[in-house]
Amino acid sequence: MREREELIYQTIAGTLLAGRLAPGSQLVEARLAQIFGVTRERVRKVLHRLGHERLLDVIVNRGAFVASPTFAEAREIYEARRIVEGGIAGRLAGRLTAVQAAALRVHAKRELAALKRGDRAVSIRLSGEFHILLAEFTGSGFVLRELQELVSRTSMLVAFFEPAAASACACEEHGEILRALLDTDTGRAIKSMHTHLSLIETRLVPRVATTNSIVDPAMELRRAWSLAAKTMRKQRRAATAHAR
Amino acid sequence: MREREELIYQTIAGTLLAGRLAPGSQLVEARLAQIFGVTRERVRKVLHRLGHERLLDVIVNRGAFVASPTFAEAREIYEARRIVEGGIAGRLAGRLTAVQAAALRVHAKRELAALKRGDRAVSIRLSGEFHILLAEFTGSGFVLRELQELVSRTSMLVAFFEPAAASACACEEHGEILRALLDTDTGRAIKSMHTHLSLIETRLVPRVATTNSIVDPAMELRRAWSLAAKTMRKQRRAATAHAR
DNA sequence: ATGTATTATATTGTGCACAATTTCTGTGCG
DNA sequence: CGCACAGAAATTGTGCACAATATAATACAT
Repeated sequence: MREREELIYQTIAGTLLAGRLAPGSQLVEARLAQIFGVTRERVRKVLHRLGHERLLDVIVNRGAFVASPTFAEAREIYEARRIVEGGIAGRLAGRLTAVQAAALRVHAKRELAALKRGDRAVSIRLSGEFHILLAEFTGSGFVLRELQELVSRTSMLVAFFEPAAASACACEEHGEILRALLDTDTGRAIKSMHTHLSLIETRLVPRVATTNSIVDPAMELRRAWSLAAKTMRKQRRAATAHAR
Repeated sequence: MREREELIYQTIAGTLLAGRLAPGSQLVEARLAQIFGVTRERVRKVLHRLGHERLLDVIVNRGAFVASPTFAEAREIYEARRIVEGGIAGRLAGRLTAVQAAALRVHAKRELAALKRGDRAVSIRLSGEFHILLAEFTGSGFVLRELQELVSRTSMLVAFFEPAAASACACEEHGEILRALLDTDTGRAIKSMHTHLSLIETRLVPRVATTNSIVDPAMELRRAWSLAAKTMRKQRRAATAHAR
C-alpha cells in the first residue's frame, strides 16, 4: 500500500512535469481516488505533497489545481537558478575530481550525439541532467534537492512557454561551462553559467493563458496510470522470474 | 481552527529551533493533542510538515523524533550555505540599491550595539537576520525560502554543538561583506562570504550525543504553549480594543 | 542465567461517515 | 435583461473508531 502511494505520486508528478495537464484545471480527490483504486485520503495526501512542492496550487476548501505559471514567475525561477547554480559553479571551479570531470565529458558527448541524431526527447532530458550532475558533485544533499526542485519547475515552464519548434538545446554552452570549471578561474565559471541560463530564458515566449489542451485531467491521468501499472507488472514479473 | 494549527506549528518549531528539546526524543501525537487541546489529526499534520522541513525525523509506523544532527550533517549544512550564499553574494555584488545598502548599514549598526551591551539573545537573532536580509534583496522568493530553511537548521546546530560561552558573533565580518558588496568586485564578495561562514563553522565543537537536557519534551512544549496562548489572548484583547 | 518465543501495551496509520465550505442553479423581482 | 437570493449539489475538511505496526514485558525452555 505504501509503494502504491509513491507510484501515484510519481504518476501525477510526471504528467504534470510533462505539461500534459491544462494549467488551472482542478484535480478532484474523489475522481482520482476512483481512477487509482484507492481511498480519497491517499490521493489527498499526495495532492498536498505536490502542493508543498509547488507543482500544484492547493487552496483551502477549494482544492488542488494545476499550477498556471505566469511569465513573471518563470523569470523568477531562472533568476533563482542563476543564483544557486552560480554558487555551485563558483564552488566547483578548479575542484572537480578526475572521475567527476570524466563523467561530465562522457555526458557532454552523449548530449551531442542525441542532438545530432535529432532525438529531441532524450536531448531535453540529458540537458537537464547536466545541471543535476553538477549539483550532485557539490556533495551537498541539500543543494541537490533544491536544484531538483528548480529543474522540475523549469520543465513545467518550458512545457507552457516554449515553442515546440525551438528547444534545440544550446549544448555547446555546457561544453564551455565544463571547460571553465576545469580551469581555476571561478569568475569565468560563474559567468558562463549565468549566460547559459539567461540564454535558455530568452527562448521562452510569453503568452496569455493559452489553453494548451483542454482535455479532462482525469482522462490524461487515467492513461498515465494504466501505463505505470503495466510497466510495474512487467517489472514484477521480471523480478519473480529472476528470483528462481 | 485554522490559525490555531498555525500557532501550534510556530510553537513547536520555535521550541525546536531554540534547542530546548533533547535530540532523539519522541513527540507523541496523543500527548501533544492533549496539551494543545486539539485532536490528534491536527497535531499529526503539523508533525509531518515539520518532518518535511527536516526539523523532525519522522519514521513510518514509529513516530516523530527531534532531529539529532551529527557533526557531519552540520558540516554539510555549512557547505550548502557557502554554496547558496556564495551565489547570493555574487549576484548582489555591485547591484545593491541605495535603500538596500542603507538598510544593511542600519542593521550592522544595530548588531554592533547589541554586541557592545552584551545582549546575547538579540545579538544572535540579528546576526541571523543579516543573512536573511541579503536573501530578500535578491528579489527571489525561492532563494529566500531556501535560505530560511538553511538558517533554521543552522540555529538547531548551534544549539547543540556550540559552547554557550563562545558565540561572540563575528559581527565585523558582516561589515566586511557589506563593504565588498558595495564594491563591484564579485570575487571579493563571494570570498568574504565564504570565509565568514567557514569561521562560524569552526566555532562548533563536536561532541558525542551529549544529553543536553533530558526534560520531558511534552513538559517543555506545554510551557511554550501556555506562553503562546497568553500572548495571543493579549493580542486579541488589543485588537478588539482597537476595533471600537 | 540467557536467549527466544509470546503475549501485552503503546503508538501510528487508515477508512468512513459526517460537517463545513464553496460553487452551481434556478427563481423572483425590478 | 440583470441581479440578488435561496436552495441544491459538489467538493473539501475533520473527528472517530478501529486496524496495523512496533516496542516492551513476560513466560518458557535449555
